[in-house]
Amino acid sequence: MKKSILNDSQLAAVNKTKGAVLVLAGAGSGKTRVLTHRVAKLIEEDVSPHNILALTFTNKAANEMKERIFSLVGSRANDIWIGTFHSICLKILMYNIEKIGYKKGFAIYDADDSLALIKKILKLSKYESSEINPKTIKYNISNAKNDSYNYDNYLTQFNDFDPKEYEHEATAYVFEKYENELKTNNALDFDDLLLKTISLFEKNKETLHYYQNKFEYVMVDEYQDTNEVQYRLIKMLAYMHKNLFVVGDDDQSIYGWRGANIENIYNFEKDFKGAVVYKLEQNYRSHQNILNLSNEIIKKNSGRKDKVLFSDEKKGDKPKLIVYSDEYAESRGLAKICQDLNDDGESLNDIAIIYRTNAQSRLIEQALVEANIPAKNLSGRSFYERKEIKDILAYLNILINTDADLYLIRVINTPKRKIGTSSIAKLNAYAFENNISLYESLDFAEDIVPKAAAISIKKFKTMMAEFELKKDSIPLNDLMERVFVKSGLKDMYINASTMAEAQSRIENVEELIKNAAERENQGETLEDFLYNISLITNMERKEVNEAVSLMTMHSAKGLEYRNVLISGVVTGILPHAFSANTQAGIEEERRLFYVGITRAMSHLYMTSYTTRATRASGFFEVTMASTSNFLTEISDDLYEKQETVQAKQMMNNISGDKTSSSPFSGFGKPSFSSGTAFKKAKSDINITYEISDKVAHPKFGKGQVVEISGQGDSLVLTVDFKEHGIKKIFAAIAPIEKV
DNA sequence: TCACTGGGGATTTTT
DNA sequence: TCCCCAGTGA
Repeated sequence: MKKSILNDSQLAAVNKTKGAVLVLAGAGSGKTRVLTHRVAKLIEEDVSPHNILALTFTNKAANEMKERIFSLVGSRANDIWIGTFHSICLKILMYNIEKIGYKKGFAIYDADDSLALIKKILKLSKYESSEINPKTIKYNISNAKNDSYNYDNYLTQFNDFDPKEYEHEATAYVFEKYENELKTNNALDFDDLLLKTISLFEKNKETLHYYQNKFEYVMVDEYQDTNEVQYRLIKMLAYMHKNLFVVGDDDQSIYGWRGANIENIYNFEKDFKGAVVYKLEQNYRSHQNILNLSNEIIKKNSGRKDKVLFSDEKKGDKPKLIVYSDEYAESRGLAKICQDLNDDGESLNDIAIIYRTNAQSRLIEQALVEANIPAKNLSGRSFYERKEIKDILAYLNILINTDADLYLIRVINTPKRKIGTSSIAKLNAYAFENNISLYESLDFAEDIVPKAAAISIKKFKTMMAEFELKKDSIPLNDLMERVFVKSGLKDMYINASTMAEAQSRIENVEELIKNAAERENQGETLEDFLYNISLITNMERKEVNEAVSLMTMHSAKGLEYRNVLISGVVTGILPHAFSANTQAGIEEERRLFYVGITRAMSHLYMTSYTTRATRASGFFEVTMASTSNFLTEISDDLYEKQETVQAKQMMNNISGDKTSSSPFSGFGKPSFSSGTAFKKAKSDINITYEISDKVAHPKFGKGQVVEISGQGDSLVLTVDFKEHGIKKIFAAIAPIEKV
């Protein structure tokens, strides 16, 4: 091992190849470097690549590790099992699923599929009309699974005075049906990939021993993010050889909401006897000014393993906080910063804009488009979640697995074939009674559904049979092209939408087909292809042009950029309001912020705003917003604060004129709500406010503004709500910039 | 029984 | 913006 490229702590960790090792690696301290060099070291010591397993959380991390190991040891890297927990489990299940009572060709239901299934079950249940949100149920079920609960003992986790009793009762009900349905569909959901692997190991010791024996060296990246199930899996796999090497940073634990148990990293030394711990605190990514800020922020968290990052790079700009008047101004501001950085010689590829929630990306993308700055969204709706992709994949999945009813339900009337919901319901009932799959029930359509539908079904079935016949005899891309055209999907996209939309949908499908052709050349069958893409969230597209990267903070983890712009550093978003009611929640949000900040190598910008327009009851509600308390609670010497002219004006200007009754331009409907209020409009330096005299209030309904008076830095509107009489409502005003 | 339309409502983070 | 639902017309 070349000593020069590793520091002493890194080298010590790399050289400790036997036994249990925990590397506590601060952000940017060369965690991936340690992992990859350790693999290289093992291979140098003649460990067979077949005996090495490396587990990561994201595909991105897995790919990066593969590449970096490849560059160290060449093609031997190809034989190492490197992948996400989910993909490694999938690989194991592909060979072994029959041992636990599933058929080969099992389906994998993704998050959307699971939700669809849950909705279907809810609809048929007594909870149908209740206020139960399917997403909540899905979340509950997934959490239960990740905590190793099943539908039988689900309710035992709550005490007698469970405030959410009804919700949990509904969850338990749906949970059971959901699991049964998955089983009869010969399908697994994402959580099952891990759980079924564990039950495979529990029920089949031979298989377990095979893998325990195979994986002499087990490595886990981002150990702080492991949940109960993953922890059990790691323990099982490393049991025989006991060479377990985990890398993590408790300060970057951001998946608590998915069941990640930060205790796993704290308990490592107890769990694995003789464990050795190495700390990496030297940061090679950011300069000291960025680290000072991140250190101060994370220090506010309790119970952490103390680490203080330091850097040899002392020079560098102080992080900047820029406050705008609202989100619109903010997104334009972000575009301008990108432009300025680019003018200063920074490549757009070296700029990342990161945010807390995906929803924030829309405005930003818009602003970038307007400013002519190319951007790529690294999170967002992924390629494989697009409607057109899911449609064609559903057709293909049926060719592999006719038991997976969900796929059939998706495509049987897409495009429209006059097979409506009631016909499908009848088929469903018939299938259920006769204990056959929905697909098999199609053969009996004549007896079950009206004639017109029966004829369509027969046609559909004939078409599918044709595809099936062709499946093994023509190339994959030809098969897909055929399915795309003959099913009518292509025509549907062409006809049902605008030109631009049609083009984009068709391009996406063509891209998928191209990708399939490449994969077939590498020896993948249709089945392999469907499995391999089922866990990928975004297709690697070769980006030719420079572009700014957009992503959530969660997906930013593990990445680094010279210039990082963190948007929406506003209380309510960061920390997110959903997580703000518990200490643990707030601390996780703080870690998230910490992750964001520590992505930056040389320039860090944080942006916030003073008013926020959100939607409530169909109307825009404008509320006051303030810079995240994560920043305001620490010394402001650590960053440079700038307020834009507009934000200042917003704070200083108060007068208002009732000049118009038209809806506020650019904002759709007039707006506001209790305790808050209002919006905007206008141009130029001389700000005049244009305020609608018709407003709508979430509680009081529609009303007429009868009087406006200035008061302090706000307005008071006197509004006549017909049903509730006259009310005085506080309103804050946010001017916008000249467009 | 099916398709289409318009209005209303909703959006944390990921494999 | 996109998704879901109720209502309507064929």
